[in-house]
Formats: sequence, structure tokens, C-alpha cells
Amino acid sequence: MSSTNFKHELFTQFARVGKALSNANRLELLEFLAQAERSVDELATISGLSVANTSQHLQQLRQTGLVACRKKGLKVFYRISGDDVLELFRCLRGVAERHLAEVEQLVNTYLTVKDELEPVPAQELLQRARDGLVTVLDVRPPEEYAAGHLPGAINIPLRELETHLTDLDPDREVVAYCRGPHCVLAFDAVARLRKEGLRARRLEDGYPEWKTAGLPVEPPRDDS
Amino acid sequence: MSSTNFKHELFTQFARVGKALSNANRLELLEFLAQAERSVDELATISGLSVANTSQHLQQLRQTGLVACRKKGLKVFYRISGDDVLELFRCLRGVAERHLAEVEQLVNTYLTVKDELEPVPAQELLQRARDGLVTVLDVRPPEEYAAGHLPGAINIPLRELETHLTDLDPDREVVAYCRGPHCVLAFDAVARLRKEGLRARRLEDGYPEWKTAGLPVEPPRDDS
DNA sequence: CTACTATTCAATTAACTACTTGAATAGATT
DNA sequence: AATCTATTCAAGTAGTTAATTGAATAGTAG
Repeated sequence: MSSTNFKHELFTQFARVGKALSNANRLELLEFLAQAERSVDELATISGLSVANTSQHLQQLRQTGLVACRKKGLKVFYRISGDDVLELFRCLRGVAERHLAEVEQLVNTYLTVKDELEPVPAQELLQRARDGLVTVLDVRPPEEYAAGHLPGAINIPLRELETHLTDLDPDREVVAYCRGPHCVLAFDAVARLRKEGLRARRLEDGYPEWKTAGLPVEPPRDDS
Repeated sequence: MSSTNFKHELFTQFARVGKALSNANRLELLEFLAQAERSVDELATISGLSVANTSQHLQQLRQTGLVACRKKGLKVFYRISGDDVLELFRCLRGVAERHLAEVEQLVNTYLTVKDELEPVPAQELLQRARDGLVTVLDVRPPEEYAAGHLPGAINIPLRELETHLTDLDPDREVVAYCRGPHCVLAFDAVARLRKEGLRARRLEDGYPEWKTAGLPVEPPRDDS
């Protein structure tokens, strides 16, 4: 047996997964899917890509096993095919953050207020939420909220925040969260709430990180 | 601030890391570097690529921060730039194994004896080695052994195994290890040792996995 | 200073990738 | 059955990547 050949073929397969992760649009689609199952045209809309293009990217992700899909009626719904894919994504992001100066620069340019917004670690939020000390605020779109959210979290999408301020108890601190550590939704939300005089902070990470950390979610995780 | 644009730029950076991982030769180079620091021409020799080609791949890896290099005299030595890169590599391999049918097929085709060779889990080996019950055998090339190995391991590269059989105590079980879970060196070694009538098994993973698991290595880890 | 070595650079070619466009399916609705 | 909708397929184009070749650079040794 040609073991060199075996090795090369094996690495060629590994490289396929790398290739699937080598395009910004595919990574963006993956992040949307990390929030919730989505149909092709939903994904095309929120990503701003054409439907055909979105479909082709999704098929590439599917051929490398990163996403799976099911047909329901007229639509095809895609989803992340396993927690290990989320972990891989998290790893990739972590390496990029730690090793690419460009990422730090970007984050500094766009999220200058990052440190001022005092991120709340997941464990701390869990404790304080259990003690009933904070209002947990999910600022993602309702579909993503519906697919799973933090226990007791209320959902107010960012654009509706101003009109729903009365839903929030002004005497309790608000902790907002969104899609992940680089999602700007929670940043914006905290900034706006503070303008209104509320005490507000943001969760350190987003919903996918919370979920894969094994922390409790609603509706309860379907382990079937 | 255009947060959509920010997000896309950020994902473009993440995609650069994915792209670095999207080529089989680069992944192979990464795996060699996971064993030990190496110069360009060493890498070119063991990978079978031309020097210029190797150099160019290494520069791509360097530009995405996955490897670092230092010049020492006439040669340039490359190394993995952090444990998080190894973790990313491990993740990539894991996802490929679990989601790509092709990988399973390959492993089945080439490593049919895989299960018969009874892999030893790291923890078990550590315990039994401490109790002095086993001979730990490193079958990698001497350079990789020199860059770090399991405590108490003796180094006999695969091709010299037959001529060094007398170095092994025939009454003690031998546990062989090599570069990683898909490296065929240890498989071969175990098969040959068994032919000679020795009791031999292989370690479940390889040296990089052992090291990143925080298990003890020799020479002791340089944490400077 | 000259010759030598290891590495990198630059230019070329063949193969591949992303995206667009328009047509083809396959399942629902009328 | 005819129509509509969501998705996929197929073909074409512009731009990118891997590998080869030969030249340039930088450090070393005589």
C-alpha cells in the first residue's frame, strides 16, 4: 500500500473542509445557520446574495458535510449539521482574531466602544438571571429567537427597541445578547438603552456560544 | 458606521484562514510543523514538493498567522505559531472524519487493520508507563523525536526497527506512537513487532495530540 | 572579495472559483 | 390540467490559485 498516497488523499479530503471555509459569503451563511434553520430564500435575503448564488454556496457546504437540509413543502431548510461544526467555526474565528492583525484593526475601527460596554460573562449572567436580578434581552430577529434563546429572555429586535422600551423594568439591569462576539446588534442595543437612562450591558458571546457551552436554553434542547 | 460592511470585512479575514487550510499540501506542511520546527528545504524534502513551491505555501501560512519563522544562520526555520492552530487543525480533521463519507472510506481501505491493533488511550499509557509496565516507542524520524517526545520514550525510526529489535525487552509490552491518528508509522511498527512475537499496541493519537492535551513531554515544555 | 547555499521573488501556464443569466425541476395552489 | 413558487442546474465570464522555471537576494565560508 502506498501510504504516502493514502496520506495525500486524506489531506485532500481535509482540504475540502478548509475550502468550504475559504469564502466570506459561505462563512456568513454558516453564521446565520448557527442561529437557526433557514430556507434558501431567507438566507439569500438576509445575506444579500442572489438566490442561485446562495443555493450554490449552500450546496458546497452540504457536500463537505458542514450543513444538512430537509425539504418541507415547497421550501428547503438548511441547518448546521452538528455542534462540531460550530466548534470548528469558533476555532477558526479564534485563530483569525489572535493571529491576524487585520482583524484587530477592524474590530478597533468599528467597535471602538467595545470595552466600555462591559461584557457580562455567561456564568455571571446565568447566576444573576436565576436570582431574578436582570432582564435578559434578545435583540435578534424573531425567527432566530423562535429557534432557541436564553432562558427567560425577552425578544425585542433592534429596530423595535425604541417602541418597546416600556416592556423593560427601568429598575433592573438589562443584559442584551445577539448572534455572537462580533455581532453589532447587542452593541447598538446597549448604547441605545443607556441613552434612555437604563443600566445595560451585553453578554460576552452570543446565542450559539451559549448553547454549545451546554448552558440551558429555551425551548429545551431537542436531543433526539 | 456600515455594520454590514464591517461584518463582511471581518468574515473576509476569517475566510483567509480557511483558504490557508484549503490545500492538501499546506495541510501536510502544517502537520509536519506540528511535530517539530523545520527549515524550508527539510520540509520540501519530506513533503516531496519543490523548494520554491514549499516556500510559497509557507508564506501563505505565515501571512494568515498559522506559522511563524526565524532565521538562524543560512536557514529559515518555520514552526506552528500557537497551540490554537493545532486545535483548529484537530477540529478540521474531526469534522472531516465525522461528516465526509470519503474519509471513512479511505481509512477503511488503507487501514483495514485499524481496529485490530487495539489503540491505547493516552491516560492508560501514562499510567502504565509510570508503573514501568510498558516500553514506549517513538517511530518518528530522529529530528521530530529530538524536538519533543513522550517521557521515557525510545526512538527507533520505522526503517531501523528490524535492526534494533534487541533494544526492546521482549517481556514488556510495547506501545508505539507517531505523528497522529492517521499516521501509518505506528501501524506498521506494531504489525512488524507482532510478527517478531512481541506484544505491541499503538497509542490512540500522536505526539501533537499528547502535547496539546497538556500531558508531560520530554524535554520539558518551554513555556517562555 | 569570491564562491556557495538557502530562500525568496517574478513571470508563466493550466486549472479552478465566484458570480450571473436563463432554463429546468419539483412540489403546491387554483 | 394549468399555474405558480422555491430551488437547482447548466453554461459562460472575469478573476484567482498552484506549480514550474529561472533569476535575485542575503547570509556564510574560504
